[in-house]
Amino acid sequence: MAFWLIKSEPDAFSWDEQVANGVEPWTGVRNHQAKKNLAAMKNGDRAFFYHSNVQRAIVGVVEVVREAYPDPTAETGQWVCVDVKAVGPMPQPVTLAEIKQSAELEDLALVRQSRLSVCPVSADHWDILCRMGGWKEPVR
DNA sequence: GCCAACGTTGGC
DNA sequence: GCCAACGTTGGC
Repeated sequence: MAFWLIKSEPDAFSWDEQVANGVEPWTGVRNHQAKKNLAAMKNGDRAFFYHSNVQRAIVGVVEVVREAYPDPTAETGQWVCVDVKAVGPMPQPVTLAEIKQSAELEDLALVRQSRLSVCPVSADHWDILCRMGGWKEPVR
């Protein structure tokens, strides 16, 4: 199982909406590197749900429930999306400021490449971030 | 609101 | 194919 981090501006699509909807197609990615990451996702993979811009924190965990398929919001069909399901909220949201303070997390893709909206997270980093957020369920 | 990073576009 | 101009994202 692989781990990821997906970003959303809460003004556009928030964690609350994700929870309310349950399963949600993750559409609108228009960046080739992010697309590559989406295409690599497998059913059962988990991802942090990150609020960019106004909050800048990991606020929840989602699970991939449908692997990459053509993004219906892209006319040309050259982009892909996946479906993700809300698993649960971070008991304590992990802020970008905290992440940046941790030497262990300095090479996290989120930090290194701030503009990438779908980033991979290593299993080690996943564990560290879960611990920081008080996530109780061991996923591996 | 500003600025840095980075992707895209278009002239040559 | 190079590179300057410009637009967008996202942190501060």
